[in-house]
This record gives sequence, structure tokens and C-alpha cells, in this order.
Amino acid sequence: MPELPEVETVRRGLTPAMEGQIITKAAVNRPDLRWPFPERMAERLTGKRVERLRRRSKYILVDLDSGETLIIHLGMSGRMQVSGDPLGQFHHEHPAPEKHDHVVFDMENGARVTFNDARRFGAMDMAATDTLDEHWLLKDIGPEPLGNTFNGDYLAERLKGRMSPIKTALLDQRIVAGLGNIYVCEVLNRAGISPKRKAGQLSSARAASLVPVIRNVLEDAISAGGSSLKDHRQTDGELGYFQHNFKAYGREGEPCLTPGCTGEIGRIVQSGRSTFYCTQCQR
DNA sequence: AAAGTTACCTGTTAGC
DNA sequence: TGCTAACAGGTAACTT
Repeated sequence: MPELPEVETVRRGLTPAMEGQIITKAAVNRPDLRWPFPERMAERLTGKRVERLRRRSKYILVDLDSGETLIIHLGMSGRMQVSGDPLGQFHHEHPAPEKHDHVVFDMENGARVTFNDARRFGAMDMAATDTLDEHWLLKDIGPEPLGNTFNGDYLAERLKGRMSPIKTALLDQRIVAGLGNIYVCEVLNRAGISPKRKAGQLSSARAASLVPVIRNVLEDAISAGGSSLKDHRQTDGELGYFQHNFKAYGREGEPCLTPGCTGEIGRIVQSGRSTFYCTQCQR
């Protein structure tokens, strides 16, 4: 669900409420999300100080002073809401609990962080911080698209020889981290590349040219607080607004916005997911 | 090995 | 209004 920009927006929203703070109480209201929670999760969190909040791909990583890291994935419908007074001053009022509030953290500063996930495709696990890269959920993930190791040479090399459509290849988290259905549609529209084109059929130069487009789309979306369709909210409950900047996603039947293009946006299904693209200017 | 399909779960919406 | 079906931003497990 939430793709990289939404997860980064959530991480930034959680940081002032959680970083440097002790978790005074962890309420775990059910045994599992997509998978069972780790053994004794509440006890392993309670009384621990949050040293740092990081993000890897679509995962939020909460480093604790116990040497463990809490790994959080929002799945399709996961939200994290901050309530109360993070400045720790006078009133500590929190909204009434809602359906699907599965995990609730109370912080020493009075902030409350609530994980709500109707579809329960989300996940939480805990692992030793120093070997986190070997965790089964993280070990096969490709480079961060906004990091230095993700460059034109790398992407061209990874796409070489691939028979799958470029749309599918960019969704493959082993090739590049953090892209989901929405942003892949936007990237290919901005790049003028057909989602149906075989990944290995792109010239190296064209493959490499995707790198700055990917970076720009993601950076624009992060600046806008992510995209709110059905579920994504920022941690203060506000909507992101990048959805107003979509040029392809969700615009079936509407005109293509590429300057000089007279085509319209169509929709096809690729590996079970909707793809929106301009049949005229995306070749 | 790689590509494609299915399943997980609930909520919303479109269509009748 | 009420019912049903289709669909939703992810990804692991399964089949081909």
C-alpha cells in the first residue's frame, strides 16, 4: 500500500514523537497481523528507549537501546497516528480507540502512537540491530532509489536480459526498493516508456535514464506528504496531496498531460494490477 | 530460473 | 435501500 514516499512521510511524522523517548507501554491487541508478532513483543518494547527511526524500502525500522530493532511494514492499509502532546506539557488527551487499532505505543513524553490496519497485510517483527540486514524480510531488497548505489549503470545491468515487462521489473523489490503500483505508473509516464515493453529490450541508455525520473517522482511525492487514496494518512491524520499531481495513475479516459501529446490515458492489467499509461507517447 | 497467478483480509464503491 | 461483485497502494507462496 503505502509506497516509499508514504512510508517516509510516516517515518518523519513519528520521529518527533518517538526518537529519544522511552516506550512506557506497548499494547498488543491481537496475536498477529500478516504473520504472528514476535515472541513477547510487548515486553521486549516496554521500557526501551527509541534511539533512531530509519526507513529501508517500505519498512520503518525502530532502533531500541536494547540492541533490537522493531521492523514495521504498513502493508496495504496500515496507518500510524500520533496523538497527545509530544512536547510533554499539560494535557495528554487521546482519541477513543478505533476498530483495527492493533498496536498502541505510549511514549514517556505523553505522545501515543497507534498502528491501525484494517486489512492486516501489515507486519511487525523484532531482530538484533547489528544483523538486521540478514533479516529475511530485508536481505533480498535492492538498493534505495534515493541512495548513491542506485545509478544508471546498475539499473541497465539489472534490466538486461529480462523478459518481463518493465512495469513488472520496476515493481520487483529486488531490483529497486520502494516502488509500488502508483509510482511505477507515474515514472513510466514521465519517462515516455510503455509499461508493456520488455525490460531487457530497453537500450542501456534508456534504462539508465529511468534513474533520475524515479528519483524525481519519489522526491516530489515525499515533498507533498505522499499520496492519499483510500488509506494513507500522515501521522497527524492529514492527507498527503501528491495524488493531485498524478499524470497517469487513476486517470483512465482522461487526456495525457505530456506537453504536445494528444493521446489519452488507458488502463490495462499486468500481473493482476492496474496499469495506467498513455498509448500514444509511451512507446 | 524466471514469469505469472493466487492468496491473505476488510472496506469502499459501482452496478443492478 | 439493499445486495453483490469488483477493486484497492504489497508481497510471499504457489504454479507453470
